[in-house]
Amino acid sequence: MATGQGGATEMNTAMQRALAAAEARCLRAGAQLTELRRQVLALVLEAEQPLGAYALLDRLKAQRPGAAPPTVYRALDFLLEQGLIHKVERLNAFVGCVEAEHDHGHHQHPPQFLICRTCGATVELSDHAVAHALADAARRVGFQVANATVEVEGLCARCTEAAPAG
Amino acid sequence: MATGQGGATEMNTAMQRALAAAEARCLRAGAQLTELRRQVLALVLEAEQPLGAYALLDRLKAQRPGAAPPTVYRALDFLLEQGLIHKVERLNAFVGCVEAEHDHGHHQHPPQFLICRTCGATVELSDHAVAHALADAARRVGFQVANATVEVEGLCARCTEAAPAG
DNA sequence: ACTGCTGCCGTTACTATATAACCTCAGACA
DNA sequence: TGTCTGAGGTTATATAGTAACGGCAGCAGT
Ligand SMILES: [Zn+2]
Ligand SMILES: [Zn+2]
Ligand SMILES: [Zn+2]
Ligand SMILES: [Zn+2]
Repeated sequence: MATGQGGATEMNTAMQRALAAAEARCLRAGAQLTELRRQVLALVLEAEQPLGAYALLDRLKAQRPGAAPPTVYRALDFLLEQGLIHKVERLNAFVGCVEAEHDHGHHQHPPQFLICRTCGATVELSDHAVAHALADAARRVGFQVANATVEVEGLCARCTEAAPAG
Repeated sequence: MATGQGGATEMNTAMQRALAAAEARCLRAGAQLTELRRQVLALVLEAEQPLGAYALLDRLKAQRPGAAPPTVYRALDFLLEQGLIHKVERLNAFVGCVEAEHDHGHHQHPPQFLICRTCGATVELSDHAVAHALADAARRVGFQVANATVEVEGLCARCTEAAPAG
């Protein structure tokens, strides 16, 4: 393991910082980051790839044997509302928001994802040019944008190198 | 009904043209637009909104009583491969491709959708500026784009007028 | 203390979406 | 004829998501 990523059990510093930031953010929003919600958030954050609700449920059961689908879906709904995680529609899976820690004061920014076909790695972008192009295109037909899903599938840099002669 | 849109039973000229174009397109691709596939395509095209697989299945059963989920999913897979329809990921639903008739020689162009929250109307765009912005953003991080999902939720022009004081 | 209210969550049951696996048949072709 | 392929019927199952009810802690008003 060359990545230095901590496993599920040991709580590394990055994770602790992220959870503390989430806590602070919820406090400001007048929302309660309960033990359950924190557990689900930690499971999402410690995964290196987007996880489906049932994958999260399986892992959650280690800590909370009685957990059922509504347990995890309710927690996910909360985390989505707080802007702490995103849903990747194409994968029916959830990832931590990379901007949640920075917290520029706004919930729910519109994310863009690059999803690698080969290794499954998913990277979150917030490209303004893309957002603007989209807003322009919508405005041209009189459409008011509330919320945009942008998910690109393809080959990440590492996998492109590994398989050059496509 | 002021739209002039034909119902499910009467086959209007626009539909006939679309089906003929699909036929031609499949012929060129060496693919068979069988009766089943044509029926499913017609069901998708005659709907004014994106339809889910099971909604299509229900309608298909009128013509094909034995139809089951694999029946419709296999037809949908074929139509997706031929670029005759698209899937709207956020709705788990399918729409006809507005460009299928023009047929610039390429299958599978990357679509962009504007989905109205209020009336459900879904419009397909093919905005080059958006596609380029996205390709640029991806290239900047060494990502090779294969396929992009762009789905914007919001208020269409008509619904914006109807509810001005949001 | 009693009451009523709210938010969180356990629990059961269910709906919706999608796929696996196996089989038959028809057409192409050696 | 044997065999291969693609289409699709059929059954069962996997995966994703929700509805509905009930308990219980915390808090406000009386
Ligand atoms: Zn984000
Ligand atoms: Zn990769
Ligand atoms: Zn299209
Ligand atoms: Zn509308």
